[in-house]
Amino acid sequence: MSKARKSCGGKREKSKGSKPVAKEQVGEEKVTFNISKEENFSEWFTEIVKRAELADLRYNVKGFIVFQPWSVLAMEKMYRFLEETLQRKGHKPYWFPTLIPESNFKLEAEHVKGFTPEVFWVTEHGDGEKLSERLALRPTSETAFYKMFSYWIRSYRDLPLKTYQRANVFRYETKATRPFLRSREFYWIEAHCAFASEREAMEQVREDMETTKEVLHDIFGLPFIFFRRPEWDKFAGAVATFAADVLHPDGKVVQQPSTHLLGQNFSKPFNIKFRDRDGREKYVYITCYGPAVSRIFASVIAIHGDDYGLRFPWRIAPLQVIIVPVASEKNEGVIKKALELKEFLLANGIDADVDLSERSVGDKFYYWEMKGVPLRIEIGPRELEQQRLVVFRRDTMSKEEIAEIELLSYIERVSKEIDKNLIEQADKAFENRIVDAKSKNEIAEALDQGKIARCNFCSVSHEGEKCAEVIEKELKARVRGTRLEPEKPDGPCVICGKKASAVVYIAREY
RNA sequence: GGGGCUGUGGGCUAGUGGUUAGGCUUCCGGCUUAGGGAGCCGGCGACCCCGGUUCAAAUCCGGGCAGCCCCA
Repeated sequence: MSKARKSCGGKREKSKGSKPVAKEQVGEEKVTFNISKEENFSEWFTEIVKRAELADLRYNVKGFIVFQPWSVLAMEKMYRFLEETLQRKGHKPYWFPTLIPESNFKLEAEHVKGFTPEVFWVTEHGDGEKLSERLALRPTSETAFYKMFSYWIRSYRDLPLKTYQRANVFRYETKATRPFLRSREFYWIEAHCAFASEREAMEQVREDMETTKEVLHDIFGLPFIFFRRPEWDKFAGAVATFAADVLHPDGKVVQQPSTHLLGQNFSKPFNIKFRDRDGREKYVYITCYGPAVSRIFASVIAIHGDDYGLRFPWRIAPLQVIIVPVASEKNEGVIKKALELKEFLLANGIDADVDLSERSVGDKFYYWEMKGVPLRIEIGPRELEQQRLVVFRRDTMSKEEIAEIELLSYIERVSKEIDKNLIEQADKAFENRIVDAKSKNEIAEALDQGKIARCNFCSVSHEGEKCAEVIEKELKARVRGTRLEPEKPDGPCVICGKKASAVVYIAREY
């Protein structure tokens, strides 16, 4: 804090007189941290997590962190949007056990192979007495859900079965853990669906992608691209994997929700059969979808934050309006008014609070800007007398004065503008971040500029894996996959020079 | 998976073998202040853990735990 204070003290334009200029720009010289988000994203990220009290990283188990109210409140809202959307589309909520017996876990061969290295096992109880069977702390819950699906599904009338749960899952990550982005316990939603045909299952995959757009982009303001992952990078046990990549300011992509066509890969070992209209027994087709809320939150921080701190889209802001009274004790009317305003806003469904702490006014301003509260209301004797309010917008860092009576309509209008603005800024930053590359050098160039390279590639089935390894080794990047509507290559594979059968996207990742 | 760096009050840090472990900040109490990071007075509070070297360890060595950064 002391560093920041030094770096941005003084030189503050004060609005004089009773009528500040509308949309006055303030604070253009100030830097909240001594760390620039653009230049040093990694440190900026770590710093904002601590400074804004998003998570306490001091918990003494590697890869586990304590999520604090400021992130939890936002993530609760994020959960709500995801769950409402899923429920609107026919998913029913479940709560499954955290423990999965090893015998379930082992039923699908590819799945076991993929996840076993990351599983935390529960093997004992009490004072070292062994359990009769090892129990996995769920790393994902296919093998819990599908065990039950085999009981629940008997007839085509039971289909489609659309379920989901919100859950914490555990994965023994061996890569460097990072708060929110990759921790050994994280919070997500997993949706599991069963269908009578592969066509319907594929419909579901498309619906999941649409859900991702509706929630992640339109509400959380995160631009992304869905890729169909190459054969060698599918979810363990999937027929096909589709995953949304979000590009962070440091030029690395992070995999956000993925949706998987599991086909009959699980329904066979788990014996999930139904009697179809034609009287025959058939295996169901399964899909699963997994938006990881705590990781999506990492992207919200990364995409919207700036050098003043966090910025939140209106609908997921932990607090939407902070009221800062400007008053000495003699002006009790101001405090009273501030509290009335808070109640009024709360009654109208707006998350508002009054900062009654004894810190100085300026301190409060900087603090709440760092915390990313979208709107701030300043109220003092002057406003009280004139029945007006000074309102500050975090996204634009601008102030304007409004009549108190128009507060609600103002908020209604401006909250939409804020979201629109944040989404536009995010979309704009994402624009032109995909460039065509005709050679390894051009790919490297694109990657070094923090971009995603698009190029011709021999194959996204297993024959192409060798070329992908070249890219991993030499360019430190990965083949993210192809677009859903496959593009036609217009030249040979950029790596091996053989005939290309796909157009792929290549990016650095965390 | 590899490498580097780092663990000192809640936070940031000074301290290269013997110091009463120092400073800033936060916090607590009090007074004055109040429109963009307020001031004064007083107070509480720390050497990550285990082992070793030594007359003596926050300091040196080994191991563990944890964190950050970079690379694969």
